[in-house]
Amino acid sequence: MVPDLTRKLQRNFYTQPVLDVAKQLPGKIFVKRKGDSFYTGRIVEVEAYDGSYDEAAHTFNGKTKRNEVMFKEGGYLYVYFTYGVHYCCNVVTGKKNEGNAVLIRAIEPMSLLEDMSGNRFGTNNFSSKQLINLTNGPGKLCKALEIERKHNGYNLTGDDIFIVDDDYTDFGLVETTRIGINKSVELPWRFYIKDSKYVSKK
DNA sequence: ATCAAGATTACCT
DNA sequence: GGTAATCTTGATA
Repeated sequence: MVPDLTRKLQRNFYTQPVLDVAKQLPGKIFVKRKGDSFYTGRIVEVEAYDGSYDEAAHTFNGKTKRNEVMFKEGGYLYVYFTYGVHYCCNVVTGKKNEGNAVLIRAIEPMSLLEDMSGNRFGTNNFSSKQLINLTNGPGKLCKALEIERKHNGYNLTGDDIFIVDDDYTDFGLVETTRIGINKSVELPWRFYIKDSKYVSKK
């Protein structure tokens, strides 16, 4: 599958307030170039993080070397390493110095599935059970799409990692609390496609 | 210099 | 349901 490059999301999409971006991302297609082809997958689950009053955000206590990308204007990729094992990828949103981002928690794989399987399981063949398990979590999708430290700060209006629209909007969007955090747990800032099999946790 | 915690996952019972 | 894995970062001294 070749993504429609004419529908790549531009700067003015990402510079919107973080919750506006978070609610619009589900249904859009996340793309990472691999040589002459593309890993693609539909975004099915995200979480918003807002450094101004959200204690769970990495930017809540101000700028550090680790989180500086999150203080850029919207439209850059913030990648961090966690638990000594996994990478997680976020879309920076809003204005410069706001420190806001949306964590991409799960996608529905659409192309280069064999390569994703190779990255995840060490073999290009995968069972139907493994298909569901390919990219249904923030660490898993980074592994599947080869997103790592060097991608921190990537410009999402460039040619290597970006998001395209394809007018997929016919679904229910669930709004609920976030997963895997201990602070600001009450904020209903997790959004996912109701009937998707590829959501990390219902 | 030391240390605790972490926006997770895989594997165990 | 419980927990080990594994290492970077940021805070404190």
